[in-house]
Amino acid sequence: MLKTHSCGELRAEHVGQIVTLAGWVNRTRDMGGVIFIDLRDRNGKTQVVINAGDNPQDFATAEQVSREYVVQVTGEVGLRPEGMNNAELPTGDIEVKVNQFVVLNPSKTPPFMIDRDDVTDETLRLKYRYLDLRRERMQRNLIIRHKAIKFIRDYLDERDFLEVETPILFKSTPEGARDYLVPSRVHPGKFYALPQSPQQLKQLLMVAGYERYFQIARCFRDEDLRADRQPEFTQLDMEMSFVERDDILNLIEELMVGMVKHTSLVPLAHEVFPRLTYREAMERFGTDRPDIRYGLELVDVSDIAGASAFKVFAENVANGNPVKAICVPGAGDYSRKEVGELEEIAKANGAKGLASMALSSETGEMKGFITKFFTVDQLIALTERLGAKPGDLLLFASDTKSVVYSVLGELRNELGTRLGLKDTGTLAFTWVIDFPLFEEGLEDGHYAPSHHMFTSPKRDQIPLLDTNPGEVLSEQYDLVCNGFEVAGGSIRIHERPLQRKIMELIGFSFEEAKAQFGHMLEAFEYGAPPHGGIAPGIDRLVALMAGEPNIREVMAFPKTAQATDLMSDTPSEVVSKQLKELHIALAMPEKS
RNA sequence: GGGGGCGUGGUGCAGCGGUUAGCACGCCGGCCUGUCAAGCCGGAGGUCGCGAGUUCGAAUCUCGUCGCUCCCGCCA
Repeated sequence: MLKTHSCGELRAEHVGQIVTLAGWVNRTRDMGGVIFIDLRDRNGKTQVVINAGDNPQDFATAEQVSREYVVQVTGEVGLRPEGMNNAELPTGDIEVKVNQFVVLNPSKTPPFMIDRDDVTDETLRLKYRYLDLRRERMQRNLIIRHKAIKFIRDYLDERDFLEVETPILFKSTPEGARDYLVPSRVHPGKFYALPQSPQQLKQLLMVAGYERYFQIARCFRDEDLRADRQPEFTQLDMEMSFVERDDILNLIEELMVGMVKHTSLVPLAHEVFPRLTYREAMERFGTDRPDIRYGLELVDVSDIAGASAFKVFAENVANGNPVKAICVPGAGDYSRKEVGELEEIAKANGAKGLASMALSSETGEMKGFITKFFTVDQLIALTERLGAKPGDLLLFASDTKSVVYSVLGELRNELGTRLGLKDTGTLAFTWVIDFPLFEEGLEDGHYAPSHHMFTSPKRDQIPLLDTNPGEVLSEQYDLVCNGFEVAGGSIRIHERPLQRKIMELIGFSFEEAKAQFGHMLEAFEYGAPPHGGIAPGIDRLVALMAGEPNIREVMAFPKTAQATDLMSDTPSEVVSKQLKELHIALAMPEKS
């Protein structure tokens, strides 16, 4: 080794020892006759001192180095003089008095400063990612990521889970997201697909009798990016046999609590995760991924509003639709412009308009043009139902259920941000259970699975498949944290007849099913155990635990929003020989 | 595919029809033996992303284009 200690570990107890350190020059402070260098490696920073009088030769060398030079120093660990300690550094009580100074490798001046977190231009950070990764923030994030994954592996290993690798080259299925395809050289015109997740394979491992499987699995989806979506990402993919829903939920909940306590910079809001049904989540929060860090909940006022003289409300309620409202504390003095902005959000989510009432902060009197359609008793009932106080703003949505949910859900989200109600210092997990088996409405005259076609209906709901399939609830569950979906899973169908019935309902012909899932269906005929699983998204969880707004910050080499890598210029063209070997001809889009 | 934001010395920003295009940090040179975002003195460094247009005059206005980013669509 070229070093005896790391740059983060020397303390007062090491005083007197001769040590060798190696690392990067973080900063130099040349005082004329004495030079201080902060030497940095992954573990921290240590101050080294070189004195012109004691060591003229090395002093001359040290005068020449600058930021990011790689150097090796040997010397005695000494206590810093009285009053010269640096309380900011763990190594701040000591320094290394150099008597040998070696430049292992010089460095160009980097395009940005490593020890300051001031670069905002993503182009630069990603082009010089290897320099960006030297910075404390990125090192901290990747360490959190490592710790989280290590915790997961240990936790599941202790519980008799087996980590099994599954193929990256596998079969394309037109379901779900767009696949990344890999052409086959050996089989002209045929393609592999990179897995969107190891979904099928983990179920086959259950058929194979492994009972408890997990994998830190890379997944690929060729869809447009978001702050929480990259084309390749990592899931904790896991599956268990002979379990019911709550077995999975309890296991994962304990895992999450342990992992957050062990690794997270941001603490848990609560150690018992609330379990909301899908219906409850929609009715209270207007979304299936509720952020429960703050209130502003949706309140049903259909009975009061429906009895009012306001035609829009009354007619809508008469048609069996709801009127719901949220009470926005302290927003009663919002300007016409601010309320107008909220109305724009409502319209963007399908509303025809946005009705509101403001409670005067002095008198508590109700203002707003719709108030005149309400009796005094109705207004009192409204304020009581909504818990409204003087100075509050009431926002109403009246439309179909799904429009009401999305309008108020989005307004709640926006106002939560505007009013600063989203506590960034806490992680608020919640389960969402009892999802509908099928998506609302028919697609080409058939039902569409809301999760995937192997998701089991709730046992007691199976008879409903014959009479009212749209109402059937499933064994699907999601884990949500601070409004982000961080895991999704289900108990699967393991019996052939039930699987066939679901396929019929979603309009899958026997032939289609056989071509796409023949191996699955056949496997299920050889004694498939009852099983289920879940797949937490590692990138999102680590980003939340690191307090980062974007999953790029917890990935070593992420891609841009255009799915490119600026460091290596990927994707790039290939030579025609490669295309020829793969039997591929290009059909480029026309430039207009 | 659509919409919003951003693009000015190496970095972060200011300037938003007429300025010698400004500030901080960094960089280069000098001074300095206890600094730790060292300090002091001096200096270099800019085709204002690119292209076209409007104008007597464009970093500034318009259009196009490229890059980064956020959102909708898409995506479990």
